[in-house]
Amino acid sequence: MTVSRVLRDGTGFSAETRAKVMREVERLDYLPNRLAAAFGPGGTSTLIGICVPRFTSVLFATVLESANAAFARLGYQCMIGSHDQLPAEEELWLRGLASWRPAGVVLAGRHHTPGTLTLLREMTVPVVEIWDLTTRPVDLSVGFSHFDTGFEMANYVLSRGRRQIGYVGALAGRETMGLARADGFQAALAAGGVALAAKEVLLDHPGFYAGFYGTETLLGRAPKLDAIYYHDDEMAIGGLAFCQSRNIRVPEDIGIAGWGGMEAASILPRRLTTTMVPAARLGKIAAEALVSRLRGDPVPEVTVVSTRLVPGATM
Amino acid sequence: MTVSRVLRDGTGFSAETRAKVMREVERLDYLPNRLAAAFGPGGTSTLIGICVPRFTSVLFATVLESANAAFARLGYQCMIGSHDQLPAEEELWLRGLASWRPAGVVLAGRHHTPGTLTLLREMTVPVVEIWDLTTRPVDLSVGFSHFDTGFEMANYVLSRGRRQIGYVGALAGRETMGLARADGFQAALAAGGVALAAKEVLLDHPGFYAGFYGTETLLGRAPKLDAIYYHDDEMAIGGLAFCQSRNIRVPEDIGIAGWGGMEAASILPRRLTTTMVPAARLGKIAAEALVSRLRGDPVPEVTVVSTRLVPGATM
DNA sequence: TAGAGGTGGTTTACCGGTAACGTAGCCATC
DNA sequence: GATGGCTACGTTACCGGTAAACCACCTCTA
Repeated sequence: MTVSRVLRDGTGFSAETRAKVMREVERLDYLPNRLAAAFGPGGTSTLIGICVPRFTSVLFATVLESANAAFARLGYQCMIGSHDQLPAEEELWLRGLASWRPAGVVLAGRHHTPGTLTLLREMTVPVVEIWDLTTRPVDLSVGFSHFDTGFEMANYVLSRGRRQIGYVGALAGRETMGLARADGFQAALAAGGVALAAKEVLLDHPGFYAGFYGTETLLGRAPKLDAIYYHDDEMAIGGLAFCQSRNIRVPEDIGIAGWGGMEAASILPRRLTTTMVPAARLGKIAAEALVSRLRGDPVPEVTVVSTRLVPGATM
Repeated sequence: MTVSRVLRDGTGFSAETRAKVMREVERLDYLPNRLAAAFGPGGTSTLIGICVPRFTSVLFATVLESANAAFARLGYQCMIGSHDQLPAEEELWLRGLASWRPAGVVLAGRHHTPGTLTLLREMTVPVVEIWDLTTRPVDLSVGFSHFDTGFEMANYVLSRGRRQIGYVGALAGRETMGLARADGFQAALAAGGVALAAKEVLLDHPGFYAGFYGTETLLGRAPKLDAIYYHDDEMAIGGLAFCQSRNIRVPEDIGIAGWGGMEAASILPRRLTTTMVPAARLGKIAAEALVSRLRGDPVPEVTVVSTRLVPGATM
């Protein structure tokens, strides 16, 4: 018991005892057993579960990396999951996680199955929903409004004098955040008295390919477009590649706007017009919010991280 | 005890008892406690640790995603770590992992600190080293020879008639696998009687930026190059962007070759010459090898996954 | 000098799953 | 009918860390 106290809080023992304990810890090359510590009711776990749609999307990978790093720095370990935009997969993962009695959970997105919500309540641990904002979070929420980023971009597109505007997206599983951006985009157009001229949503993961072929399809159907908004930067770059392959001039013939602010966007011959998303900051803030809550410090229910529209040379 | 047997092996109880147990499991909404199961000596953990350099590299993210999916399908949960090419970080992470008494460990790379090696031995669990091959693995190894992929590319470059050949790489932390590729590349050139004309290695993470500016620096020093081999595809695409910005024709003026086979490489106006790396297959095989070993099935010590040089239009 | 209060450390119980072992009941064999 | 082997199930102990309770000893105060 004294050893336990020395190794944790730091009260109820003399300096001499502490030294004696430390000496033995050193001598025996003592490795703590986190299983035992977390075991039993009142067990103090340092396990955090993080579930995102995919690891292979740069933005999610960045969130994961920064959140994981922040948790590690604060003495927590992360168990991961990917649900590929399928809420049922998320529930399955959460059930597996719950059997490890974690200290907290981070979920990307705000659409969960009833089973997930029940389980989250029963686990009675802090939950941070990241990426998209929620007016009524399960517990904590860190993110921004995807609707608003789309809305803002539509206004920018209109301000550039474009009127024949198309959209190319990708829909894998029950993806909702890309849809929210598209909705926001369309809403702002409508507010400006402009209807979306054409829309192509591929049933696939977003990516370079999808952007390339989505653009081909869209322009096949609506050749007179003078602007295209994309699900994300990868798809926009795919679209740029298509335009280049057909000698369609960007931005003279057609304007292109992406979303996400990936590194590649800024080394293109023409810098891509896009919305910068502070993924690394978001992950860090989410981790720190969760740990603050675990420590009983006050935490705002909702934290907004700001995105920024970056005008490039493609729109 | 009977419940425990019903829920696990499936011997030593009647069908009637099984039904009774299942009924209660259902009624109580029983959630197993994996902490308790893993606790104590002879505890059966389903926890796997996976450590890679970074999550934000597409290839590592792909390995992580496929390995995690395979483990999940086989009933295991993954705890992650990233060491950013710093062996000391890997050791720190492993120490944290070890205190959770995992069932197995997956490490990217084969260079570890003495402390890491000692700890791996003491943990007495299966270890899979992935990505780079090892002649003498700690336990299991799944990967390919980075040296060989560089070697193969150099021969291809020579076969295209190039003789003024440069290399652009990036070196973050104690990265070794990119170095191995560069070594293999240089060795094949030497075997062909050609010396590497110029080399630029940035002390940074590989990426589009690094490729762009690395190319600028390299061509500033050695303007007469007729070919450049890159650390990876992202850097090669950065290099392509630089060439385009200076009206350097590819492949007429200069040939460009990357490594990794990222999706973007195949939608470029000219398809990038590169080495395809089966990252998803590698992750899946690594996970299955680890689980096979845990189940006591025979597993080859070393599994080679084959890469493939894909001639594109840039070299 | 009795009692209160504080400091430093020990003892005990507990968490939930499982290995090891015990045992009851049945059947086959000698 | 004694013995041994088998199946189906129950009992006990144990893992390592920690909360709670407890105790020994010291100091201070009324």
